[in-house]
Amino acid sequence: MAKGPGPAGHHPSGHPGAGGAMPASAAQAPGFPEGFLDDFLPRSLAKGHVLSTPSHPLNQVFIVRSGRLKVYLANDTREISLAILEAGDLFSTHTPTYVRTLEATELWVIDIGQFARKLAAQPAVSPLMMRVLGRILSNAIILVEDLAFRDVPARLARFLIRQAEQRGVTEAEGCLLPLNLGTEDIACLLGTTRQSVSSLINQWQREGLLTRRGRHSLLIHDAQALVARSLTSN
Amino acid sequence: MAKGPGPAGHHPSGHPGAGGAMPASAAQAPGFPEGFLDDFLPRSLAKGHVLSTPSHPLNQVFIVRSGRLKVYLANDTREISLAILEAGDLFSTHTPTYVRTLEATELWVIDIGQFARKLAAQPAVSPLMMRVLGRILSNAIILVEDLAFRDVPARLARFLIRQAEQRGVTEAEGCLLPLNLGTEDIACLLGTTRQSVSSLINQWQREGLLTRRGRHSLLIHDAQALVARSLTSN
DNA sequence: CGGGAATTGTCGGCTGGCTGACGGACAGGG
DNA sequence: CCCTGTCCGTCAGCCAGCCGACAATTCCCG
Repeated sequence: MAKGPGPAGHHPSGHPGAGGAMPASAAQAPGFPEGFLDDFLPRSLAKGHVLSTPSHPLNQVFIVRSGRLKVYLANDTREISLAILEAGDLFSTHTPTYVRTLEATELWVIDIGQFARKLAAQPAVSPLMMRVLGRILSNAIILVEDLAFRDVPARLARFLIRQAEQRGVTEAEGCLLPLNLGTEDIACLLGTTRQSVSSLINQWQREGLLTRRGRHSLLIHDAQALVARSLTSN
Repeated sequence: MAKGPGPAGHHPSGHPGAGGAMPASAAQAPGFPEGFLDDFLPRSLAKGHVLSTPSHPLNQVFIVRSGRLKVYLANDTREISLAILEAGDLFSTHTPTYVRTLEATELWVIDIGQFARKLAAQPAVSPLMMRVLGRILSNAIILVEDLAFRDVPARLARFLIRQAEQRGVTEAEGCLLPLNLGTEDIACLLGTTRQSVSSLINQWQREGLLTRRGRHSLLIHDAQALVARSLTSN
């Protein structure tokens, strides 16, 4: 799930993002030939804008210029996030998912047919696309694995460990990790409920594995123990 | 999960329902330019051969010439199938999955790097690959949806409906559908247990929705009712 | 045919985690 | 400073479905 080991993980503003899900590391344009973005249309969206639904897909490919979007599935009563896209990530809306902005967002958009044509004209881009798609796929597969094999504590533990690896800041008393997500958001990413996440975190806090630091960050004391819990086969 | 309907584009408007699994429908070679298969090595495998594991991936792309393979995730105690590949399907082993033959199987195999080179040389193939990958991805996403939102009866009902659409043979008393899978295999595909599948099928049989016809096929009487059950949100 | 071996049917017990409900904590804005 | 909205913590109740165990059936192959 982690950030692709890919080429120069450069993050525009050291932005903590969330899911660390399916980044394409396209940033301003790296990886794309000069002028590849020319035919893309810039588009600005307000926070909370839903730009694609399973029943109403717009056949487009877009690259995130700034802001954050959530890719998710939804029920009448529940949501589950597949990924959170950040600046530089690329996504195609022709999958049966919802896509919604989490904050004001700017995109480069292009029609999917046109994109295919560009791709055919510039074969050099194909391998990149394959890699991107492959990464997204791996991510989805990992999610399946989580849902099928791991219980909620294991999923949460694994999530925290990964976050720590990606954006954790080592401190005296442990690893400070700035989540910019609420309890409910985390629950969505893990396919569980607010309540379960909440009680687990507090239980672990009582056991001394970690401490709440302000509203949106955690201080991890015992990563070992977390790893142990992430292995609970079921 | 099975054979995709056809090569032609599709993705009408993203209902999850219709799509098949991850087949590439390449059959003998349709969709590939003349001579594209030249550099592929033919390979014959016995039943039960595991040709790729998450920890030991072989970086290859293969096309199924004959036989069947199962793409799956596994635990110490359980398996869940992502798809079953048949003749004409294409797959890349660089995803973190297991791949095992279900019966004697013949493949065309090629190294992944070489495949990429061929792809760059023959841009016409790229769109096809994209479609294939996209289909696989859609499939994985549908699986996530199933696991997260649908209960076991709904999953089974949906599975049967899809099978009926794809290989059902209309008969006097209903739709005869030849599964070439055992109860346990079906359970794997749905991410549940043998027992649950077994008792559901028998319950539905008692209710007159369907009848067992020999070991490996079912006769569906009331597809309507199945559809109804497949909608049980949870 | 006949005897393992595999596959299937059924049942009761147990439990993870979802649901709903409610009170406390914090933040903003008037 | 209070009022109001949003978020977080916690608890009791409940149920889908997994697990283990066993019997019944069917298959396979000499």
